[in-house]
Amino acid sequence: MGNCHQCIIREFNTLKSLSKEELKQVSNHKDEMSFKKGEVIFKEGAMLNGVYCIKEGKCKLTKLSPNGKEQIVKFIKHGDMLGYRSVLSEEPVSLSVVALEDMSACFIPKKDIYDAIQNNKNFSKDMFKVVCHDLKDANDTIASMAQKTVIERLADTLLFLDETFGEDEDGNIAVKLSREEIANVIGTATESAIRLLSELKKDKVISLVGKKIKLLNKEALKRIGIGF
Amino acid sequence: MGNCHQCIIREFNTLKSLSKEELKQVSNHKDEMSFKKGEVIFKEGAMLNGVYCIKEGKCKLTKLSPNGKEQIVKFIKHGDMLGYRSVLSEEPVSLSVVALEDMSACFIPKKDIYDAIQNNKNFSKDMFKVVCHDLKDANDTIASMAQKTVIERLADTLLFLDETFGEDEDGNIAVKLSREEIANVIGTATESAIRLLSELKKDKVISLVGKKIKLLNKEALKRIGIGF
DNA sequence: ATGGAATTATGACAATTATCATATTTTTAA
DNA sequence: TTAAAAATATGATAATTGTCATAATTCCAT
Repeated sequence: MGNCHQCIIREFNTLKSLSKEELKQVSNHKDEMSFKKGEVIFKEGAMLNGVYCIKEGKCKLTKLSPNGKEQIVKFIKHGDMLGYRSVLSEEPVSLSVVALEDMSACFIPKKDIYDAIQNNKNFSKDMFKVVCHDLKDANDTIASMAQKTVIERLADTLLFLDETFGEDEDGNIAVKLSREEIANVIGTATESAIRLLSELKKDKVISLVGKKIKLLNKEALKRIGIGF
Repeated sequence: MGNCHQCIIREFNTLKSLSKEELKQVSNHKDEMSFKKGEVIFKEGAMLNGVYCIKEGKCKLTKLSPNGKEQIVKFIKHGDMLGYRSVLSEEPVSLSVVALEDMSACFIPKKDIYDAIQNNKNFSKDMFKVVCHDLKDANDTIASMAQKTVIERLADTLLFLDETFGEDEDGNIAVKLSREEIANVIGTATESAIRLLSELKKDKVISLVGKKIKLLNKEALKRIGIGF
């Protein structure tokens, strides 16, 4: 079984503020697991007994609306933690999580998290920062949903995905999403997302080859995102 | 100067988990202040040196979009704390706050908050719960903004306002908002909000007298909110 | 490799929502 | 009290976005 202290993602992670001793505890208790692309990691309403520390792979956090449509609220990638809101608030999870690619993760029992929060001032501070940062992001998203048009949100989303996941060797955004998933991020109909992506392609702002999207003119996307 | 231990709003507040000793500290350091209706309590980008504990009055938390429109992200009322996201994350505030009525509040220096988080396990837990709850609410709002129509969001918002602020002796929602402010909650044009409110009035689902809104048929509003 | 399923693409049209214009009512300040 | 300003109301119209239909393409399991 792997050792947290040597874990490749350790320095990107909230766990970085844990002491050697604390990491040893976590190492002993953690459970390594993997998920296949498309697999449901957990569902809205489930109770969690710990958090997932993502070593590899990406996943989407979604909320199902009463009418059956899914809204993608957030993406999680290697180095991120998953499930901490539920664990910290001792409530059921409010979002479902689905793997976008094959994933590997460590499951850390909540007791280790609670202990670390109590005993390690810096870890506690970092956890507050993580949740607060999520909250700020969520507030920004609300304003964007409320006030921007679909093409503006699409432009913002493309820039966000490029920034968040980086680019592959050919310069394509390094995450593969269906048009439907893109639509579910920006909150629009799948056909609308497809149509607007086609227009951006026609205007040579992006290139589209299957699910591969390359940003050809980021400045133009930024302008579109703020409404010009 | 007032005493936190006797404060009328204490039992509704996150501060309820503080010990007598801790409350004494807070009492000694806190600063009582009041704000007039319409007054700006703080602005997006400001640094805060503490949190506000609201004793009386209501305020709106807004985000200004690049195109100059304001989005109301949250309401705060007596018993709530204000500014904790900024203080906990040690970042500038990301929302502006404006008093909706005359307000009174206590300003608590951030050092007292940090001390209490470090020394009082229950207070720390409660603070995590407060932020996590805000995050859950914000995620729900994102999904609602993305997937519901304007009339659905209006119905939801009316029920939310009624639930959150209660009703006056005549059964009106106990907060006075302009049509523009209601539009800025649901994320639509002022004229659209006015028009849809008028229709709800015509259908006898609500009554409108100036800024006084009374919910005549909450069941109907609930149905509208879920799309029927 | 290939047939069937899923996804992507696009047109036509409908519904929703925003914008502009203008009238009416309410609020505010001198 | 009253005139001016602000807020509310409503119609006409335009712009945006969603829905349905259908075609083309891509993906995937056998």
